[in-house]
Amino acid sequence: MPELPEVETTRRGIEPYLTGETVVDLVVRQPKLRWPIPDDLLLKVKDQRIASVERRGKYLLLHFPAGAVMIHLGMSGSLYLVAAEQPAAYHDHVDLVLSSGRALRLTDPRRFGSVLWQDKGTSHALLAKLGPEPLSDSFNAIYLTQCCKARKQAIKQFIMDSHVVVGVGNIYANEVLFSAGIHPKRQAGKISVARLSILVEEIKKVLSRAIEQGGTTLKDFVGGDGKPGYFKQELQVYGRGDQPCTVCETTLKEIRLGQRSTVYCPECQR
DNA sequence: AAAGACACCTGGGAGC
DNA sequence: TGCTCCCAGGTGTCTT
Repeated sequence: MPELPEVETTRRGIEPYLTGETVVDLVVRQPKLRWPIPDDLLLKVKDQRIASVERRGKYLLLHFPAGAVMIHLGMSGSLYLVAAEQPAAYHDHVDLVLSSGRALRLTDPRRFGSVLWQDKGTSHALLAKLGPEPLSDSFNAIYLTQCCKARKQAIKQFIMDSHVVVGVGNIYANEVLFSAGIHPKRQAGKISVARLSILVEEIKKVLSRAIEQGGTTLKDFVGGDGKPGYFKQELQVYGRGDQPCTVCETTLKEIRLGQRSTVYCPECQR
């Protein structure tokens, strides 16, 4: 489920329970995720102290003195903290057991997630080519215009490309294009600077608002049902094909773009 | 170089 | 009930 706001919400939820803790064990029940979990990961983290928990794009980075554990939640992954002795359910693939007696548990039915290692001072191939963070100043109208130049790809697929900007998944791509009044199929290179500027602002606005809401509805990452407190974003278009536009009441259109469900208002988006 | 198809997985819901 | 088919919040890699 995770798009960037969910990943950031997860980061904020787990960070207080991880920072400063020492790893006492790593239990891997299913090593076959998107990429195999490295055989030597236990050796890397055992008895090591977690210095900080950061996020880069949709990757969570648990920083250790010698490097970082990189966790990606894929399509269906989630993380939560449990008592280390709590029995694992079917899709609970990995436990990072902490000196506190708790474990950071990864559950991921579809196994598109990943748990990898990046040595200190190196840049993992999966992180090296990522575009800027959407909420940073380096993601701006000038940058996006430069990227879009002469590109014929549909703008929706373009902003979902993590080499252009990280963190814009299918739901938010739909929502953000609606807010910006841009048709999802419009060629990236044929959009005016003024409209790209609006798009940049909408991306920042929608994502930061979603993160805020995630923060306010944040539940227990400890115990309970283990479900992170995913926010309830009121969606304008995603999942609303054939329903009326919230602005003009025109029937929203649903198409497929790059094998992904795409919903837009034919009246509001040009 | 850029764009599109395909790949990796499981589960849930629709339709028969 | 049970089967088949399609869909799902990601994204790297292969093919044109």
